[in-house]
Amino acid sequence: MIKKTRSRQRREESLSRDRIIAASIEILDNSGESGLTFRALSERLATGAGAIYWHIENKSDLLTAACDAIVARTMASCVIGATPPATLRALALGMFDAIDAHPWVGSALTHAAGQLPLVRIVECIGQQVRALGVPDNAQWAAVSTLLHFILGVGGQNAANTQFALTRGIDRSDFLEEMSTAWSRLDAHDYPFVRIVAGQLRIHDDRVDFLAGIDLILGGIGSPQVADDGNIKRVPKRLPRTRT
Amino acid sequence: MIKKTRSRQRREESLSRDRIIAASIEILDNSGESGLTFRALSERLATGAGAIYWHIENKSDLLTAACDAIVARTMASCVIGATPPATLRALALGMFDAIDAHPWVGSALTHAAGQLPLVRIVECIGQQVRALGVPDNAQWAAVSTLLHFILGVGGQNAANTQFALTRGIDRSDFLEEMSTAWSRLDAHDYPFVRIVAGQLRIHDDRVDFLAGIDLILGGIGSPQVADDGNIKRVPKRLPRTRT
DNA sequence: ACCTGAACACCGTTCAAGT
DNA sequence: ACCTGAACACCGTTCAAGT
Repeated sequence: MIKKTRSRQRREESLSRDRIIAASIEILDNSGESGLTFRALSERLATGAGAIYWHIENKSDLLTAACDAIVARTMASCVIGATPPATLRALALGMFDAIDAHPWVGSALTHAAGQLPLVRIVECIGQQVRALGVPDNAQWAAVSTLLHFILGVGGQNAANTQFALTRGIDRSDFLEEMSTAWSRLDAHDYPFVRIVAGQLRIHDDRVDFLAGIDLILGGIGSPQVADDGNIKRVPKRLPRTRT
Repeated sequence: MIKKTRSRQRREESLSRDRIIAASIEILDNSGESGLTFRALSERLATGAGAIYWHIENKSDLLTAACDAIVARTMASCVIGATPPATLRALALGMFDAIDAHPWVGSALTHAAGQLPLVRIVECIGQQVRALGVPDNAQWAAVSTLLHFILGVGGQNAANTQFALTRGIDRSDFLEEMSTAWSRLDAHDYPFVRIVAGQLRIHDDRVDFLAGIDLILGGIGSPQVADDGNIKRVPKRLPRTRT
């Protein structure tokens, strides 16, 4: 999918898919998702808006490609843990930090269903889950749980920073506001949220994230317990088919 | 936030926030996210585009409100499990099915940072986690992990159905395509993804989802194990502060 | 107080025309 | 083969004007 022409001329001025993606990443980092428009992009690249369409399919393609560039980097730098659980933690933290640095990646991943960036992450997680010694028929459940948790956190973090950026305030200021809003909720209807609101003010997302990863890793290592306290097996056969 | 005027006149024709939200939900269900425009909405409501702005703040507000209507229903119908784990499963499955029926809810939740729909879910999960007997200082980690996993799955499911809808194909056809695409990947670079591609074809998202929930519930019930096999405690203090 | 609808600024995408 | 840039269809939002 990503084909690099090694023998490419080093003309700094010529347009190319890679240059377009690099410029897109800069814009996305500086101005957020709403900042990336074909007009802004073509201006930065000193070209016409239509020229970009010669190299990329459409905006969705562009976003996925930019996202993939970040994910590829992140995956490459994360395969150096001592043990499988350590590597999985490093991998997860790597994605967390990547989305923290590039919030738009969080939402891009949510819109890149089954595309290359997801495949990269699945592959990396999968290899470690195998190395962990998880039996074949339980591997996908483990991988998919880790993946979706990472994507869930990433999506929320992306939304938080994006929302804060839109309102022109700092991300931590936004979380502060959210915390006070939560603590003002009706005590009868939202007892738990009120309690947790105070903790939110002093918490670190990163620590919570790692705790979640460890929770899941712990679950992967333990047998699953059903309501009645008995060991439970997840049914292999489909209990019902949806359309 | 949602204030209902009990003594509201039963004039079927008059515009109101509730009617706008109901119409929005219909449009979103029928035509997907891209179908909801102020023009389509005002046409269905037989009014001017600007009239809608008298009742709602903007499109983001509208989307969150529509999402909240679905979430509120779902939470209300899910608090009837026998035991805390059973209730948590029912709650999670309820959200899964709600997003399955209304894919746009999945992405709306990702864009409703700290808003009412999220609060509802957090409260419901939180109460059950408390009932589960999880110690105070570990409750948020458990709740946040369950929440983000649910949001992660929801976001991906939403993206899958949305993507399939855009290309005019069935959701299962899309998963089929994805599976074959994955199985054609380079065997050296993507060994795990290739293996798992075959399983993807015959799997049921719903079963995988439940397996993930059970994995997390299992982790909540077990002590966490670090790389070296020792019991690990998640640090309470922030190891580093991010901006 | 509530609604109308034309107008505004902006967007992704296309395409005839250039080199 | 690659680029230009005007044009198109469409969007969310505003606002003077109506009732």
